[in-house]
Amino acid sequence: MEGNSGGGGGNDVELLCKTLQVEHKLFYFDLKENPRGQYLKISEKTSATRSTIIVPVNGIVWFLDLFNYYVDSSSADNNDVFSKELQLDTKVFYFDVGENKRGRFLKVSEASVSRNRSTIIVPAGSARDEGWAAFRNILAEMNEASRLLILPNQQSPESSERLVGLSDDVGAGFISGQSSQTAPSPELSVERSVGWQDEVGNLGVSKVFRADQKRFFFDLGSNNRGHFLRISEVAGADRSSIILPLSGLKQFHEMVGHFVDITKDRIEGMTGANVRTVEPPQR
DNA sequence: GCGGCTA
Repeated sequence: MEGNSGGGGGNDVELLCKTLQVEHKLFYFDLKENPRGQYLKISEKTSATRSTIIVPVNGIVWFLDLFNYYVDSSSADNNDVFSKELQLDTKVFYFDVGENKRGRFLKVSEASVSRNRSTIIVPAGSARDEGWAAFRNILAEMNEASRLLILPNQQSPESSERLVGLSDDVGAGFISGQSSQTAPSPELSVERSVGWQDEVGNLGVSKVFRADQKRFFFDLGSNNRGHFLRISEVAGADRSSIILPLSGLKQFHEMVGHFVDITKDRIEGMTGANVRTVEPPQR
């Protein structure tokens, strides 16, 4: 009953399909597209059961980050591995690490208002998290494929990319406590193209600073959708930017403040360099 | 030839 009622989609096109075997489980990755856009279907199949989660296209990169986090933190023999939750549109994904006599595993479950919770469980693998790392690698392929195959007219901030709350340490009522109070979720669109010759409605408010080899430009602008802050990273000939609607600026500020705070604690506490990060290690 | 998982 993969509902083909309404706009739900019987005519979904497969853009890229991969399978991954981890121990005796089989994972199917299907990047698909329907009139509503792209999504990634991940199915776990064992001999008797099959369960599936559906990841909106804008969530693939978050899945990638999270799998990197779990691969890195466990290869570093770090025992402080946290549960994470990821909100995308109307769905929430929960990431939890567990362990039993069979070994370590990562449980990813999807909860949405309309459907029952569905869960996949990814074994860490026998040696060196080969299961999680392989899973991560396929996510990277899927992410790249979706980036290359997406049509230009699907990249409007309104439909394609929507933020997205990412929280550490599953806390009581993080999702529900916040959603009742706040206005519509902020949108953060990511602009991957290079160069914007048409400076649409630049308000002339710009600032720049430098960090290592990069320069960061902050430009207020506006277009027919309203005002936004464009933050551009320029390194050599490469530049990329994010477009932040002003409706999300306050939360962006709080988010940055949060990370300033926690990194300040880590550094000034001097109780050992125990900084956790989601970034892959730079070698 | 596993088998984990609250909704």
